[in-house]
Amino acid sequence: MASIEEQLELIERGVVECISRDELVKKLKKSEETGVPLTVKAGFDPTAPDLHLGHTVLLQKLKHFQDLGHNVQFLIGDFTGMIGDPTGKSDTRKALTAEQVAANAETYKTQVFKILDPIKTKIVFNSSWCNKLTSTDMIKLASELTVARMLERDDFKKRFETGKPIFIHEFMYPLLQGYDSVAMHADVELGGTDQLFNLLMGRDLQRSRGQAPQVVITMPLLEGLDGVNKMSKSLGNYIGITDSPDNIYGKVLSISDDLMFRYFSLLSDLSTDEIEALRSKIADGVLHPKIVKQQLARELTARYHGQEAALTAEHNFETVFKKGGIPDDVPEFISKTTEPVALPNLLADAGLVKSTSEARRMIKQSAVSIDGEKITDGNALIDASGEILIKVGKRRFCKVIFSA
RNA sequence: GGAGGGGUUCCCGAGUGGCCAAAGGGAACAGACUGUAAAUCUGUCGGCUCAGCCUUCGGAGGUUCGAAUCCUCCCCCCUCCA
Repeated sequence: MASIEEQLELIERGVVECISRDELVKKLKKSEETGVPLTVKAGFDPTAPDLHLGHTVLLQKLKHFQDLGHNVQFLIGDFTGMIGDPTGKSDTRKALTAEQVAANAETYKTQVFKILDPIKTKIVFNSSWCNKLTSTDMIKLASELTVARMLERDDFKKRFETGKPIFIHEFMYPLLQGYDSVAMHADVELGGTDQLFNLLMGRDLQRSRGQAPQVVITMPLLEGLDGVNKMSKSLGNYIGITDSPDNIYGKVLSISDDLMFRYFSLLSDLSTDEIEALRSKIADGVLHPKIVKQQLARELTARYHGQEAALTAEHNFETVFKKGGIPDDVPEFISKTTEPVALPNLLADAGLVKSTSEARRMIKQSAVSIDGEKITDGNALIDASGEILIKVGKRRFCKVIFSA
């Protein structure tokens, strides 16, 4: 087993805050003495089982704990999911059926185990203890925190000050998340920096119930592709770990240079020193930023799809965008018409655009080409014979096959 | 319970009888420039059988030649007082 110092070094890598370090050291020592691994908790929303790179920042940290021999509990908040973590954006979420939760859990497993060790990971659901709470228990729980304390939470504070609604049940979310820690006897809980309040709630409740408070570790939030907002599915600024190699590669290459270094430090395996070396070489003009970004794109693509797929993705990328060629795998659309088709309709039918109106706009903006030839006539008729390659914009391709 | 304010196109937000498919900003998309970077410039941004037509401004009716704008009822939200 690794020494306390070695463990600390790995655990603290990349974290924003550790509350508190002393307690962590104590827990690690105790674990070493007793041979009982620490229970490490991290909670996930049951409604969005599509993991993206933002999640992996946290998952990598869980993996670190796993590698050190600790006991990682992957908590699926199927009960708290009914409340929805209050952000002011979303209202109460619909309750998921047991089947949906089970299905989402399965999806999680296949994705999470791309990073975590399946054998060392225990998946738990908070409905298994939350459902047992009686109304009396709930009131008891609610009595342990004050409204003033709740309003310390940034999100609540802001809404309260600006007169935005705060629903009573929203207070239940942090309360129950904290209660999860009590039920799980968590030694450590991991979360994004935006989770700080909820994570601390666990400490409060554990203390008031005579348990040693959990150590809270916050991880930085990964910015999405826009470089501003945090990566999230709903904002569409994410790189999913199940995205195709071409997509991962392409998305990484499209991020800004500033963001690239952020991704390097949060996602890549390179050490801080190595990253700094890259940064200074770019600053000195020795290295072109694109070369470095390609390295990042390869690393991240390879992590989820393997080295070979990463190289193919790179090849496709160069073909399509640098040489203006076409990718290897162009989607096909089979049309059975025999009559000549109006181009806008063809584009819409082939799914290249959402509507014929949009198609007309694209054509007008000279964004559409057939077999490499720009079409600017919105009323163009296409002969229904043979096959043609249609390109819309830079990255939308479709091979239309007329098979009448 | 009382008083006041509000619900507009993906988001924010202007618009109080025709010039409104609806200002402005954001997002997005396209074109130029590039390293599919950033920044910048230009354009588009409800739908269709697209120089014309159809459907949109919380919902349902009504007034009017004509309504997002006026009236009635309903639904929802916010604030203050109690």
